[in-house]
Amino acid sequence: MTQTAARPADAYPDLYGSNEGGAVGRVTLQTIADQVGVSRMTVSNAFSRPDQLSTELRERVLATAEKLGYAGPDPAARVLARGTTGAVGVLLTESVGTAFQDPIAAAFFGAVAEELAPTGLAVALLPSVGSAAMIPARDIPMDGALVYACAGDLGAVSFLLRRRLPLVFVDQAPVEGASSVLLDDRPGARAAAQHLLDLGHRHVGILTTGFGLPPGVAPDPAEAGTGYVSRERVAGWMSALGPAGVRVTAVNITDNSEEYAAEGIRTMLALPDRPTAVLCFSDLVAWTVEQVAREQGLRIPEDLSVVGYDDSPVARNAQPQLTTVRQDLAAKGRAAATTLTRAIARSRGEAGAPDGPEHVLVPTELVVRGSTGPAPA
Amino acid sequence: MTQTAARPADAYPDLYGSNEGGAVGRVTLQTIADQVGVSRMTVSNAFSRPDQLSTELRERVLATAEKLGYAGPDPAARVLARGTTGAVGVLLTESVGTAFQDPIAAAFFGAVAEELAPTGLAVALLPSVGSAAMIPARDIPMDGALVYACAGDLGAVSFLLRRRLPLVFVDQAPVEGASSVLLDDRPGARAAAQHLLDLGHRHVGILTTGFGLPPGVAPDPAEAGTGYVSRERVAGWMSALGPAGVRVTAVNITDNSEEYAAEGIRTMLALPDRPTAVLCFSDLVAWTVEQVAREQGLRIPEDLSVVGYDDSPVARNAQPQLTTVRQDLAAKGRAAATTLTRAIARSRGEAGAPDGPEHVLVPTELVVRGSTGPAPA
DNA sequence: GATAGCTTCTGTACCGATACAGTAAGCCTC
DNA sequence: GAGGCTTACTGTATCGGTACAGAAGCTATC
Repeated sequence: MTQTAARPADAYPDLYGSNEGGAVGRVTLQTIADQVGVSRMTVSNAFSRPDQLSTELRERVLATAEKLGYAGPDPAARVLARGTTGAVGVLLTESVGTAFQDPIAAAFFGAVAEELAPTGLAVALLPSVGSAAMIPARDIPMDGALVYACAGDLGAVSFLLRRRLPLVFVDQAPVEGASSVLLDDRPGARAAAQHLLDLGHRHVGILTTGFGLPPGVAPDPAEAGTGYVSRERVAGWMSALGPAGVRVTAVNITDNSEEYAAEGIRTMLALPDRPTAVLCFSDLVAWTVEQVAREQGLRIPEDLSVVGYDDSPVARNAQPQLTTVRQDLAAKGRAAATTLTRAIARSRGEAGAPDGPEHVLVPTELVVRGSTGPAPA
Repeated sequence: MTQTAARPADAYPDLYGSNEGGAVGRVTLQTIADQVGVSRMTVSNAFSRPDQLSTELRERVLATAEKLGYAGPDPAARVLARGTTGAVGVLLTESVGTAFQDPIAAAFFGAVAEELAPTGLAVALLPSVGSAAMIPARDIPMDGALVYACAGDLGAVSFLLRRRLPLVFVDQAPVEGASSVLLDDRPGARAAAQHLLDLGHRHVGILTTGFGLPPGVAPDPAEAGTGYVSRERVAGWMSALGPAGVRVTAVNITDNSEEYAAEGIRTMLALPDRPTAVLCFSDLVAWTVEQVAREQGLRIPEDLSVVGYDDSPVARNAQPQLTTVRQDLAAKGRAAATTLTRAIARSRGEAGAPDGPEHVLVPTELVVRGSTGPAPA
């Protein structure tokens, strides 16, 4: 077989047993069973179910395995026979590289992996693309997957669905029957907007992604934007601003990036009658607003109040520090991990598993810092 | 079998074929083969080697598969039969959570995944621990692995070695026979130290991890610290400072964290005769030095020059911006990814693959900003 | 001293695919 | 119209394990 023929049997020569047993070719359970003089099943048990044989025999088996340079049951074969893989996938729309630049996403993945580690589950990052021959969402063995903010990326998601894998949707509306972990964005966003109202602001700017609206038009939360998250945040803001009857100027930005944010805030500040406060989709956007405003000679918060979102590290590095809505990333990660393991348990019909999809809301909280102040007179 | 018995066949009811074919139980290649009236092999080819059968038949097969709600060849079985998994592992010593808090590590993983995506390879994060029943390094199917700064974590590494997996060591000395991707730390560190010498500093502080030395003792690069990286950096610094005959005060910090860095710099500044410049293990440490120095009423760089390492985002957020040694994380990630794919190709004996382990050095470069200045008179 | 209940090991029957060689038919080519 | 290529499909032999139901021997129990 080509796949084994050329495997260089002598890499790392001194780091595994020296193969004194003289085993040629591939060492399998059977090789060891023959050497020790027991059945293959016993060798399997020696590795995977130690309580099924005497310690004495187990040690003889393990010693022989060591001598033959046998690393333990072949993971691929084990996965097939057991029907369980020990890995869960994480699907990302954005290129994985971009996702990791975002401290929010990175911290979330970290928390997920952290929570999963004790269970022995590894996390596989699934690029949503791939070659024709290899589509990770379709071809990687896994026990379940997290679908993370995959706006409209139905290709990869539908592979996961067809495989009937237990799925948890994070920061994104779940498909029917699947679990979800969502940020409870509305109350946080609402509190942020209320905070501005309390400070006397009567004209509020909104700088967000996912709404293709011309400047000056207040976004309608009912109207489907591309992003679930931005929709929720807008809904929260508007739930305070709308009833208050204040003026709202929304500017859509193409992407949650410094560049587009700068473009957006420039547009907004160039309006004949500009808002006195801006609610931003993210801390990154808010941070950019501070930069641009300063360039234009505006003082923050005296001339312009700015509110971010996420309470990411930049919120505290900003000058002045950002008023923002905190999301507890560790909690979100933990929730995602446990919801997924529970969904997996459910798919196996294990006792104690939930009997339907679960939906977790992770709380958000307004954090007031120096970037917001009373409306100018 | 327990593992299939309880799988709820009716999750996501409307998202895959409605199973009108009336197939009961598990749908496999054979099920479809029987329906269509062809051999199982033909169905396999329809999915995996489209050029092996007529388009007409292929479409009939695919349509039947769709109708039966068949998602495609079972990944686990495919992995076993093909001998290739489509995933590579990344082994981390630190808890995965901590690793992701570090923007350097996060950016590196991102770059790796990015580079790997077009090849269809997924990246599996392997926690170094796990339960007894499940040790990722031993039990997850993969084609190769990256070992990332796993100081002394021989447990998990030795599992990878025993499996004879193609391995690439990153930011860490490789084992014999394995490839490596290392930062070319010495020239960068040397340039940083030389920069301080050029500015007239005659007493330089070193704040790093991995050296258990009392304050005031210059670290000996030959002496093994725990961390390969800190050793290299110290070696680079000393290669300039040593010959210059200037005074060096080293303070060891327990961990690359704000807390320990603060403790370290306080110790250093409390010395009767304190250094006029500090070389730091990382930008995070340097950033902390700036904070603490400011608290103590020292001006930077007038009273104290500070040099960071990595050129991470904090270097530019710092006040003043940090003079630092830049490492090209994207390049490091790309190098790690391609070195690994080449090592995998080599293990398969593919044409064009290298015939031995490869060792890549990623260049570093001094970036001078505002945190360094002439030595005080 | 027969029954029951461990502990320890074994035999059989899968798990669900792919590789490779082979066969049969169709199409040229000279 | 025989030999040689293609194209399209099939049969057989794995890939390397695990689950589960025995079976054999040994110790308690009453």
